[in-house]
Amino acid sequence: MSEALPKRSEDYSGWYNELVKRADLAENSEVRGCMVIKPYGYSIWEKMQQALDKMFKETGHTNAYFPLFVPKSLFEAEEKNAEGFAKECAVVTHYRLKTDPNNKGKLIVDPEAKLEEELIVRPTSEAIIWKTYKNWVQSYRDLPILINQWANVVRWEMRTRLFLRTAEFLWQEGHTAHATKEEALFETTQMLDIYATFAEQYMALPVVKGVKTENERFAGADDTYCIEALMQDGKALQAGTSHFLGQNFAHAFDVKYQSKEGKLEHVWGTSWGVSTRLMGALIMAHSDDDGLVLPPVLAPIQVVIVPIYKGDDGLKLISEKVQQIVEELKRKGISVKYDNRDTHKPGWKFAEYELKGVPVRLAMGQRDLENGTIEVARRDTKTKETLPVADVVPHIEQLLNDIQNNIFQKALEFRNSNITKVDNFEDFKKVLAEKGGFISAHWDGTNKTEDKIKELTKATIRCIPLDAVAEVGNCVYSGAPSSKRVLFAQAY
RNA sequence: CGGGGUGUAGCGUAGCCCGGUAUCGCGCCACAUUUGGGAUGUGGAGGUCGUAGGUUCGAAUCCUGCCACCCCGACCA
Repeated sequence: MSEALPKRSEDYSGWYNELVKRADLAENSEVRGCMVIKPYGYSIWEKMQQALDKMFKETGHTNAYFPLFVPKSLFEAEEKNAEGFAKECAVVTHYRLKTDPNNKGKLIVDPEAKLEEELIVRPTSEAIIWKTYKNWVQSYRDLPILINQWANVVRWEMRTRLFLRTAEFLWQEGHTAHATKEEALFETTQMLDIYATFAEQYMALPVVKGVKTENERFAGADDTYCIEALMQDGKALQAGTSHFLGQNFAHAFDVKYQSKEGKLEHVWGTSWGVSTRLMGALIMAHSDDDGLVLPPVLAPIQVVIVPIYKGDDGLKLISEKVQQIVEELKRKGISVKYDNRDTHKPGWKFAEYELKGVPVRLAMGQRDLENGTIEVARRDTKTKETLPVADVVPHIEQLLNDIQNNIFQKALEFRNSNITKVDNFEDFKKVLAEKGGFISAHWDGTNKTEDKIKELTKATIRCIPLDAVAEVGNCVYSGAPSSKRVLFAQAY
């Protein structure tokens, strides 16, 4: 705990990995590619869940739960979806173990217990859910179905990183079914807007809303909408997706309804999700070389109070004073921790709470008792001031708002200054190599060009921004005509 | 799956070339002194050296097999 973190400027990924572990957010587990989310990390995830869940419910969605396993025959029903995920599926083939006759005390898979049909551990739940929806839908009166589930999924990734890419991860997945294309499209963009609002207002993370190109589209969707964020090292991170599924799953699973006019129609679908990857985005967006910087609205502890004292009597006098402040903060709905442990010194605690990103730290010592003051330190700017005790609670209420706004503004300025317009391929390569960030450039609309650029630069089209303005131009690679700019970046 | 690397205490490591039962730091435990930016001292606990075999009087060290993990590619929310 005494060693400093690696510096972002020297070893960005080392900094990230160490920060996640040292701030007690998560650690690697005994299972390859799977993490243990520790209590402090999980409580941030819970705050995210609560905020999102509320937004989903306010827009008419309800939660349900579907099985972890998907029979292979269902999984393969929507061909593109199956093909897209096939390479990274965990598969259950047996249902029993037995003691190894040749190796005492060890277990082997019982060859007698082979499943008739393999079960896929869900990498996403469209298949099992649409199979279920088939039974739920007969009439237009049964629509829409607006369901979300909070679940874990498994994608057998080659290479994993805590929160950003793990073999098992937690997420929410919304799956909706509608009578008309218009309704489904509205749903798709509505959920995208919710994600963008959540990212900006809760995570203090500015995002670009856009549409994916065909290459980057969700397997089985007609269109994939996304929010894209920029990390401090200049790489982009896909922070959430909302898919317009068209009638693809309705066709695959034969989900039809009878309209008012008595006609049989296939239903229209959407699905949308965000995952524990958001934790990675949150960590990378704001934190510095001293540790985590958390936006106050998602911080499990918003205010920490550290006493500085000599002897038990000294602590008692400070504690009496502090207790009043604690009560007052709690009444205002501010989460506060009074760390009166005698096992660590104040300096140790200061460093510890900075590492953990607690937005506001109060310190009270003998000097303050005499002057009727208290020291207030903010994590985002690392500044300190001494205030009269009487003023501190209203000050903190304001301060938490200020911090939330400040880190958003800081991230926004960083993002905006790292969107570079580029009009030829030499500049494209140069900007990517020297500056990174988003590159706003014209593209001829073909997969071929996109693939070629990826091959040459590792950059992909993150999205076609929804607010892209019409502009006549030429593709940055092929020179073919183009009508608007798209955003390229190297991505996580 | 291709190419490279590493497994020694909770974590990070030295020792390996040249064989003699394991070094140092952090952390942990106890006591004392400390407490306005990661305290100090003294004492202490903790290791089948990844695993299975081989060579040897003797293996962390040499040889062989296996396993795991990490890095670089390919793949990816």
